[in-house]
Amino acid sequence: MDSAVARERVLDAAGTLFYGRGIQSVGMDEIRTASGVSLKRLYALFPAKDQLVEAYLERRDTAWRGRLAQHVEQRADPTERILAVFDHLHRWFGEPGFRGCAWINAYGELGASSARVAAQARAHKSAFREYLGTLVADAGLPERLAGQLALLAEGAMVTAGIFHTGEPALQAREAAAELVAAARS
Amino acid sequence: MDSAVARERVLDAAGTLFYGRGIQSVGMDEIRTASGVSLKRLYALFPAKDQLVEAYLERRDTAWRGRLAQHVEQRADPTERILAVFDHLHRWFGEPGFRGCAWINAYGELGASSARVAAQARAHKSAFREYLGTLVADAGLPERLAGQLALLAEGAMVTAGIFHTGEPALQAREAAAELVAAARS
DNA sequence: TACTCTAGAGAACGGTCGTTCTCAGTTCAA
DNA sequence: TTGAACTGAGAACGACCGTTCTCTAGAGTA
Repeated sequence: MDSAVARERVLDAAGTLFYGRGIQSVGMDEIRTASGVSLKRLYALFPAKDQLVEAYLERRDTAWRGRLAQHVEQRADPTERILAVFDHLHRWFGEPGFRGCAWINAYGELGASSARVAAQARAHKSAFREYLGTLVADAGLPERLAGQLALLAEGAMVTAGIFHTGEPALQAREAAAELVAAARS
Repeated sequence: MDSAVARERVLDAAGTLFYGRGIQSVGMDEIRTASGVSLKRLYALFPAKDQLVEAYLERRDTAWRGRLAQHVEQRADPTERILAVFDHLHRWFGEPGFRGCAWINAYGELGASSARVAAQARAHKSAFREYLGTLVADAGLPERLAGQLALLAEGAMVTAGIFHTGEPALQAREAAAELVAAARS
């Protein structure tokens, strides 16, 4: 098996397991079983669990933000693009296996003990906030709106994760529309 | 030492440690050392770690919501009472040792493996949401506003926890005021 | 075929942690 | 004073987990 393929399989397995059950609850042995990559090779690719966790969060970050951008780009109208963020959240919340935001969960679990995990959570949230900033700017709306929208989105992720329902996305979308309208007047 | 006193000391120590470092990262031995209560007695009071975790979250729930209500009750005007929730968050975020919402963190860490923890997170968040509902109703505002305010508050907690700053509370307060104004017109 | 190298399976190691047990000291009733 | 019951300190136990090691089988090569 190619080394790149093995790496991919490990990251796939680790991604599913870490996200679904939490990081500390998943052992390296289980990742080996799920990925079909031997322990020896696994440790050749990722010399320690920390590094696998880091790679997991990194890869998920680009995938998550990529999917979001892809969804938003289907809309042309600047205001609709802002609201499309919440539509995307709604779709995400409804996916099978949805269990909240991976970075919020990882931060809650390891933020206090791992500076790397904490930094990655901050980086991911900053990037998301930054992205909202560009959407808001493109719509000619005041910058401070982006922070407010980010709070709505974060709140929706947390609430949807805990209650296993997509409704928070709809509430957040509605609130976002009202804030946009208020900012415009 | 009285049994009630020992219980109190254990819960104090466990509260500080669990909240500050996460639940799985804190061993029973450390709680014994921090509380000064022997392991034997600790296990007589809480036959398993799960039960101590449960008691920790339960006690924190009543304390947290009690403090919130106490702060809100200092205001008479119904609209100001709603905004006082966010003032309270701001004060809380600035406290030393603040590390986000204990239930969001616990859910991220154990929500997938412990049905009890998941249920307690839901109960706490439901109670908070319910409380916002009464404030909104007292102000003669539409019920759906409560859900939106809850999302802002949750988002502020998450963001403040990850970035160690109180600013999200101010942003959320501002957004809340705008949503209240929008709902009234 | 015989040799070498690689890689996988899983046993083994060392440490941690939840939980229980031992033992010595203390209290207190008779 | 004696003995029974309790208590605390911490050792011990058993399970788990991250990481390393061993052993064996197979592939490639001369």
